[in-house]
Amino acid sequence: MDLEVPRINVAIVEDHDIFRKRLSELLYFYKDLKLSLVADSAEDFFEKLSRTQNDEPLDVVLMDIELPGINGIEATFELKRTHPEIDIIMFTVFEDDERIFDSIQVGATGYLLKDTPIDDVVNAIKEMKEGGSPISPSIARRVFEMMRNHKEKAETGEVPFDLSPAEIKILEQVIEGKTNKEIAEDVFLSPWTVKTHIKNIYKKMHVNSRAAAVRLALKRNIV
Amino acid sequence: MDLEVPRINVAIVEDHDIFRKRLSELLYFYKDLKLSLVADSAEDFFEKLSRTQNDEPLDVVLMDIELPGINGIEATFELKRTHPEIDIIMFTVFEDDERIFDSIQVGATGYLLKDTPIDDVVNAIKEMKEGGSPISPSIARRVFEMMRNHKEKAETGEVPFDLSPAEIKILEQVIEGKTNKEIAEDVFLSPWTVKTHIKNIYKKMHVNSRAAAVRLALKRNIV
DNA sequence: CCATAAATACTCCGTTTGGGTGATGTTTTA
DNA sequence: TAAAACATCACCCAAACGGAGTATTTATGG
Repeated sequence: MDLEVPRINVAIVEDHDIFRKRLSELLYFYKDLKLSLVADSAEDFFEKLSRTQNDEPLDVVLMDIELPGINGIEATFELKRTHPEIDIIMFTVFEDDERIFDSIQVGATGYLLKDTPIDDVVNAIKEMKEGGSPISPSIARRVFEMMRNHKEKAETGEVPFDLSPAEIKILEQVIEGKTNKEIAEDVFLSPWTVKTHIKNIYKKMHVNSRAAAVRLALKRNIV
Repeated sequence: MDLEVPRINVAIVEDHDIFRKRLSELLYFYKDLKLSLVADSAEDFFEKLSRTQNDEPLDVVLMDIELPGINGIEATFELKRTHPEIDIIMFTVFEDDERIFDSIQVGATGYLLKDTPIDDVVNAIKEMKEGGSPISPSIARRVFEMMRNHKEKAETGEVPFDLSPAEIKILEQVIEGKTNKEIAEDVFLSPWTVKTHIKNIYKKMHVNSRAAAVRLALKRNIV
């Protein structure tokens, strides 16, 4: 046993079976890492986390964004709330501004694209433990732009998901269980407009159903 | 001005236009009542309540159960949370056990059927102010039966809405935004069964859409 | 002044939902 | 033991929803 170099405890949350398997296999080659938790969904992750919390604590989580049920951004929010000491790297194919922005907002401290070479992934994990914030170059570019453009928003963080006032008003009614038609009548708009708004709301919140939107909105006090 | 007999401040929450109008007109004939708030929905009620809270405080609310958006039971829950001193009479056509039970659970202290003669309604309001619990006779009968049959449940109030374990499991997945098919795959049941469960859940919760179910479930910690 | 965002309205299309109805077997419990 | 819940599966139908477009108007700000 090598006592002077403690291994870094790593978790993978990834729903794609083959990808998860290959990534796990690869990480096993790196002797200063210990892959101590592998999950295929956020629920699975939290379940396993609660069962293994007596063991050595987790250091870093590689979190996929697109997950069934609870997505990676939500899961990150939840994990940071309950275990702020664990570092989270979003590990994903997405490089759109909203997902990056949201990830940072909810507390991820790294953002790697999935095509990152495995050596770089491992280095990122080590940097993370040293207090760094490993980010893929193309992502870093976007982050800098966001810091320039959305500085106020990033600082205040007042309006989650950047919903416009009209969208918020409509979202509130969605939360109340109303149909598009009912909402339309209430706000004196055509049902199609309401639909358009809702579609835009979904885009911003990264959900695709009313139920998911309601849950997210209630979880992050948008009401 | 008659100082020795202060008038009782009454509110009506009722979405049916004509019914609300007629009821308002009738109550105006009773000089010891003051109809100080009339609303056609829960949202309208809370909005008006917050604007008039400087005036004389409300004493009694006549609350319809079937309301657009937030239903009367939910509204009662909310009102009792924020204004526990206000007495609420459920004023409705429903006399099914679940609604009665739910109404009592959320804090209503009266339950009148809508065909109650106006004189009796007014008496009920006065009794309410005296600390009574005016209940229509046919409702009272049911309440007694419930006290006999559901005593434990009524006392512990552990499981809101009396959802069965299977139903709770499915509801949790609805909250996560999954479709019936996805839920079916997860719990190894046919989509038809999932649908049946969800329909039963709706019946018990008195909602008719996923969004409404999610909102209610999150509001009353079923998760 | 022009780019951009927001709000508005509409179409097409396939999927999902929700309501109604019905059936069968098991478990609980009154 | 008989009635009541629970769980399971199935089908029909209409309404609602969600995704992907297109397009006009109006602010707003750089």
